[in-house]
Amino acid sequence: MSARFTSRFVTPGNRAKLARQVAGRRIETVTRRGKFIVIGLDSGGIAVHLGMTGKLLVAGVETEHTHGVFTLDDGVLLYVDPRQFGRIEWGHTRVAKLGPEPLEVGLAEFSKRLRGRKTRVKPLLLNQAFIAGLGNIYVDEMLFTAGIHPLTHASRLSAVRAAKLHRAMVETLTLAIEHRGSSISDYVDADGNRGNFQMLHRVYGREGEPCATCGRPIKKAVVATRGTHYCPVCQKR
DNA sequence: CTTAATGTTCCCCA
DNA sequence: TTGGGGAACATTAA
Repeated sequence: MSARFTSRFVTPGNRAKLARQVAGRRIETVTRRGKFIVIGLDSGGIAVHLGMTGKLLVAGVETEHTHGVFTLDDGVLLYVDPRQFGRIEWGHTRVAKLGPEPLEVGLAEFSKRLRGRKTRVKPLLLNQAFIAGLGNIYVDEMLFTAGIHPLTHASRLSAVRAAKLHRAMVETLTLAIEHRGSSISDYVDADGNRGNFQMLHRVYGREGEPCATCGRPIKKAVVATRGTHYCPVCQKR
């Protein structure tokens, strides 16, 4: 890969360096780990995090929110990110610090990782070093499925409830992937198609609507600076 | 005009 | 050392 950058925002302070580092290198692998797109080069590699509104587009048309341009042998790869919460960084340092993949970690390992964690279950699930890749929508949905209140202390979950949470995590993500993700405002897949899972959300974005299980209104609160949706009747502390 | 948004990091405090 | 809370980042849409 030969690369050129017109980026005004990549990782703060290192974009000239990054352009130098990728110049002339060949892309050998493209994989995913947690929320990162991991690109392996013939020497070294880069990690891309799309934040909330980021996109990587092959041969797209440059828009006002194009913050990075990789010149490839046969086209361009654009990094577009209106809110600029995303990052492109040299190396896989942050990727190495991620917790296990939610669809790979077994119940035994999951339960073991929960043990001794004093924080509340919602922020713990959002912690990428605990489990990689879980975001706000899916954490709210899986806690509802498991019947666990978002403010429950992780260390106080019984073995049975930990197993429920593990099962809910796998079920929620598997179903969401089947429905190609949740398109609430910005999300589209690599082909530009919106997902449908938002239609199956049972708590996220449904404040005041009746709970699918008990009919009482879904509540919304702020937990760890994130909007948190839950059923106060079905989800127990 | 104000608020909140699919995310993460940093700082201050207990 | 761990964790909670809030601010910050930048833009858009309701």
